[in-house]
Amino acid sequence: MLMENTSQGLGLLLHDAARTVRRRFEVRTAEFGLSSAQWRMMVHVCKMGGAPQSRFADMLEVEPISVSRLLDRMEALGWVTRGPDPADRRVRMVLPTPKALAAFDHIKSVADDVYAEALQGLSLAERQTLLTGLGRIVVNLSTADPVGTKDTK
Amino acid sequence: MLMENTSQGLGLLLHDAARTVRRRFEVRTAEFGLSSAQWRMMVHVCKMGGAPQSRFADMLEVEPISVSRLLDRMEALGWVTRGPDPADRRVRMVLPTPKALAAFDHIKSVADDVYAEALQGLSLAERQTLLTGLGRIVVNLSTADPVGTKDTK
DNA sequence: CTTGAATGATAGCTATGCTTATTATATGCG
DNA sequence: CGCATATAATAAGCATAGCTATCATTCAAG
Repeated sequence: MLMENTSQGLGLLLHDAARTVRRRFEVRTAEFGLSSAQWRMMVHVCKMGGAPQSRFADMLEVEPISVSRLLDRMEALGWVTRGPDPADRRVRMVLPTPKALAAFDHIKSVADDVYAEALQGLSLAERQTLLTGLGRIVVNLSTADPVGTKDTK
Repeated sequence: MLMENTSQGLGLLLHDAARTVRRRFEVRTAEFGLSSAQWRMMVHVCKMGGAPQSRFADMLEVEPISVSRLLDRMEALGWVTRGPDPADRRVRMVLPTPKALAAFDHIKSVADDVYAEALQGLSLAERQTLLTGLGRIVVNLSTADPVGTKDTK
């Protein structure tokens, strides 16, 4: 059972770690009916007041269509509203609802709690290395661009 | 743009890091038409010869239905075959195809390549800390079980 | 102004994975 | 044996997210 999982391991470990954190967060915030994807979106919507959906697609680094459908569900659940932009009729401005603003701090504290729990037993230095290492992975694979994922801009 | 992303950060970073690694892997193995989920499955199928689907669900820690549909697609693509188990007619034994066995080493080397690329610029010690830290996160959130996810066994 | 490219949003289809339910088979207890 | 339970696989339906295509609007060039 001790295969050299140092190579199968990185992808698997990232996958598993992301999944367990996501699951725990969703269990702990079940009272709000918020998924972790919705929470990621809500963080940005609350911090930015009103912005077009395309802005959130840029920030979350997901496709516009994913934002569109995520916001469909969040609008149905009363977390955001979408209205017209008087200056550009293509745009639908996204705004947090009072319900979202009221719940924000509480949910954020739960998120902090989950992260603290996830990192239990790791020293300050280890946490630092872990977080910067994860950031490094994203940078390494976002900028290099060896095959596909063209980012020609 | 420098918000205190040390708390929003862990979930976001894990999510982004897992996604960028998955994307890069899929770009690099596009010639095989393998997704990273299919690759995870193929690793286990090739290492275990033949086994019932439920075995893979346990090992990959996903639900049996997810295995069922993943194998549907992999069977259609010619990566695995499913046959009856003479000893238990409920079981469908999963076997790798010659195509899967032939491609395995090549794909594994691509995976190793992607992981090496992802970890560029990190020292040996940092890589070690990163990998064990990820494992620690999984353990912390899998065993504690404060609300929900009952594992009463 | 008019044409054509870029941009914002969305629809359809697919992949993955979860929850809950259903079907078929196996197995244990009385 | 016969029924309750457990197990293997699948189904239905949802959430997330990607690709490609489409529509409307804006903007830039001529």
